[in-house]
Amino acid sequence: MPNTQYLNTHNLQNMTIPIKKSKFTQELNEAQLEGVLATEGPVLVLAGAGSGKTRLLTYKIAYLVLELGIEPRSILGVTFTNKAAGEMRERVEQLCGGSLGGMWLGTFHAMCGKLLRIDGSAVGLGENYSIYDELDQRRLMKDIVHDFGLDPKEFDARRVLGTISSCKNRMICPEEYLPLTEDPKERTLVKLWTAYQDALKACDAVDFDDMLIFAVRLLQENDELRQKWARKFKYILVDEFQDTNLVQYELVKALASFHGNITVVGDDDQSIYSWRGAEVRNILDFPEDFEGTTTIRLEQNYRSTGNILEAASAVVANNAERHAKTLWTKGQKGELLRVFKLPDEYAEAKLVARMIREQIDGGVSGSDIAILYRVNAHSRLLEEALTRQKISHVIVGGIRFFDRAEIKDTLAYLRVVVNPDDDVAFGRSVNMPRRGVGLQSMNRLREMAKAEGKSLYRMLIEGDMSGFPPRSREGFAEYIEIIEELRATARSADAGEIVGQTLRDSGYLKMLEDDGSFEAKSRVENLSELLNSGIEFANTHPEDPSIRAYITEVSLLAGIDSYSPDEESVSLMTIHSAKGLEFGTVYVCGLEEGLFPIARAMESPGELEEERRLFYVAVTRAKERVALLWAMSRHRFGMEQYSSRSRFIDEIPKVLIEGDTDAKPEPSLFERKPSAKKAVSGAINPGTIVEHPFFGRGEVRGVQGWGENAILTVAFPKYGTKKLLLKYADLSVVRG
DNA sequence: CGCGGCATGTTTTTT
DNA sequence: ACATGCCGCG
Ligand SMILES: Nc1ncnc2c1ncn2[C@@H]1O[C@H](COP(=O)(O)OP(=O)(O)OP(=O)(O)O)[C@@H](O)[C@H]1O
Repeated sequence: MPNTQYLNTHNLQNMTIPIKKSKFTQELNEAQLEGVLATEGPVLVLAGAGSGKTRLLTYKIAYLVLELGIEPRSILGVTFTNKAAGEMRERVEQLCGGSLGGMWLGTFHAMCGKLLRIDGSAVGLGENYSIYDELDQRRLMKDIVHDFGLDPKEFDARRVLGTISSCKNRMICPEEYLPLTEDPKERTLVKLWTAYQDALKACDAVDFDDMLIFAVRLLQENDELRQKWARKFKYILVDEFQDTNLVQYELVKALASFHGNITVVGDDDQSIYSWRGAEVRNILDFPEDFEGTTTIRLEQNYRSTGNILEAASAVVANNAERHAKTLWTKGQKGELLRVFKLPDEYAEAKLVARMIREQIDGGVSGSDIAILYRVNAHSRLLEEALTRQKISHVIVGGIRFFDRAEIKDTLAYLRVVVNPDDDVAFGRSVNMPRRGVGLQSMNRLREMAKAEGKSLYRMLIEGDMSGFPPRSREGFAEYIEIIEELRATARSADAGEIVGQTLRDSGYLKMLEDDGSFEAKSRVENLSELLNSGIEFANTHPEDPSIRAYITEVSLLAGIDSYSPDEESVSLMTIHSAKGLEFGTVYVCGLEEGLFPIARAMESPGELEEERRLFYVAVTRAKERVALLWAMSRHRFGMEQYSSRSRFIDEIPKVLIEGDTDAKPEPSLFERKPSAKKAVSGAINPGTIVEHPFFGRGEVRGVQGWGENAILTVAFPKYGTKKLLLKYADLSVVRG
C-alpha cells in the first residue's frame, strides 16, 4: 500500500537520471541549482521576493529522492502554513512521479504535534493530549485568576496570556522569570503562569507555544530520543525561515544535530511575524551557529515587472535593519503603479469592485486578482461591493470556520471523548444544549474534583452525585450517556461517523432546528458542513481516519489552509495571509497613516519597519499590476476618522507611480503651530475652538464621555457638524 | 436555572 | 457597528 515507487532507485539511477537531471537544469537557474546540489551540511538561501526560494526547496526535495535515492521518511520539510505544505508535497510528488507518504512535510506545529503523539510521554503528555486554542486558554486563565481571588480587570486573562506567550517564545520559563523580578504584580503573574501550566497538565493539554516547547524539551532533555529523531531526519529543509522563533530554532538545531544537513531559505525583508516572537536574527545569524554554512543568494526575480520590483525595493530600502539585496528581472518594466485617493471607504470599495469588473470583462480571470488589506475588519465593505458587482470571490481568514461557536461546541464533545481530562471541553459541552446543569452544579463539581485531584469528567463518573439537585443529576447522567456511547463508537468508527453521531445524539442539532431563526439555520448549515469535513477527512486519511487525528488537524488549521479558489474567484485577505502567494493584479487597500502603518506601530521604529516590510510583501505579490488605494475618511468603531496618505506611498519614487501623486497636503497639518495645545478632554467644553488637520477650525458644540474616548460634536464652517472621537481626531485647542 | 438586557471591547497580524 | 460576555431578574 505505501509508496514503493520512489524506492525504485535502481530504475531511476540507470534510466531516468539524464531526463530528471535536465529537469533540474532546465527549470532552475544556476544559483538555484547550486542550492539544490549542496545537499550536505548547512545551507542558507537568503534572497528577495519572487526569486524562487520555494521552488529551490521543492526541487531539492525531489532531487534528494530521485537522484540520491533518499527515503522520503528521512526527509523533514517545514513550511509556514499547512496549505504551503500540501502544495509542496503535491509538486514534489509530481516531480518524482509517485506518492511520498513517509515524508514529513508540514508546519512546525503539525510536526511537533506528530512527534508528541509518539513520544510525548517523555515530557509528561498522554497520547491523547488536547491542543488548546486561544479561547480554551482564556477560559482556563480566567478561572485561575478567579480562584486566586484576583481582580479580573487588573489581571486580564488575555494580557496575562500574552505575556506568558512572549516569554515562552523567548524560551523563558516561570522558574527563570521569578528571580528576575521584584515587582509584586510580576510575581503574581508568575504564580498565575505556574498555575496555568499545572492546569494544562491536569487537563493533559498543551497550548500552541507548548507544542513547540515540549518538543524541544523532549529532544534536549532526553539523549536517547534526540538520537532517535536526529538520526531519522537525514535532510531537513525549512521555508520562510525569517519568521521562525527561538523555540523553532532550537528545534531545528536539535533535529539537525546528528546529520547536520539543513537547508533554510528566507528573506529578512519579509519578516512580518515578530509580534508572535519571530526572530529575524535566526536567519541572519545562521552561519554563525551552523559552522561551514554555504550561503546562496538568488538575485533574479521571476514574478514581478521591473516597475513593481523597483517600487518595492525602494520602499523597503528605507529600513535600517536589513541586509541589502540585489533583485533584478529580465522582464518588462511594465505598467506604473497606480495610486487612488478616495473620499471614504465606500468609494474605495466601489472603485476596487468597478476596476475588477472591468478587468474580468476584459478577460482577466478572477483568480489572478487579489485584494489585500492590513486588518481583517476591512474585508467587509470590499466584499459587499464585490457582491454588488456580482464578482465571485473568496475571503481568506477572519473568523475561521472551526472557530464558530457551533463548531467548537460540537467538537468539545469529541474532545472529551478523546481526552476525558479535558476540563475546558467538558465545561463547554456539558450544558450545551441546556440540560439543567448550571453554575451552581458546575462549581460544586469543580470543588469536588479539586479536592480529589481528578478531572471534572472523571469526578462525575466516579463521584457521589447524590448531593446534587435532581435536575442537574439528570443532565449529568444524560451527558455521560452521550459521551460513553460516542466513546464506544469511536473505537471502530472514523471521524465522519462520529461527528454524525455527535450531531444526532447531543441534541445540538435539534436545539437549533427548534429555534428556527435565521441565525440558527445558518448554524445548522455550518454543522452539516462540519459533517462533510469529517467524512472527507476520513476519506483522505486512510492511514488514520480517527476522530483524534481529525481534531488535531483542525486545531492547527489557519485561515489560509482552507483556501482553494476556483478560476473565477477574486481573493480577499490580509497581507499576512498572502505571504508566499502571487497574483497578476494586486489591490492594496487602506493605505493610510494609522491603518497602514497601523497606529500602534508608528511609535516604535522597529515596529514601523515591520509595517514597511509588510508593504514590501504586499507589493511583491503582484506579477503585473499594482493598485494602491487610500481613503481620506473611514469609520472606526462606528466613528468617522480622517487620515492622510500612507508614508509608504510617498516612499515610492514618483516616476514609478501614476494617479494621486501630489505632494503632501498643506504642511500645516504636520507642523503643528507651537502655540496650539494637543487637545485633552478636560480642556474642551462647548464653545471651545479647536483645529482639525483636515476640517480646519471649528467650534465644539458638545462633549460626550470622558478621557480619550470622549466624543465631540464640532461645527466646522466649511464642512458642517461632525462627530469626532478624541482619541483619533488629532485636534488641537485654539481657544478655550 | 435560563433568559434578556446592558456593558464592553473590538480593528494588527495567526500557528 | 457589532459581537461577545456578564449580571441580575423572573
Ligand atoms: N528558475 C526559474 N525559472 C522560471 N520561473 C521561476 C524560476 N524559479 C522560480 N520561478 C517562478 O517565480 C515565482 C516565484 O517563485 P517562488 O515562489 O519560489 O519564490 P520565493 O522566493 O519563494 O518568493 P517569496 O519570497 O515572494 O514567497 C513562481 O511563479 C515560480 O514558479
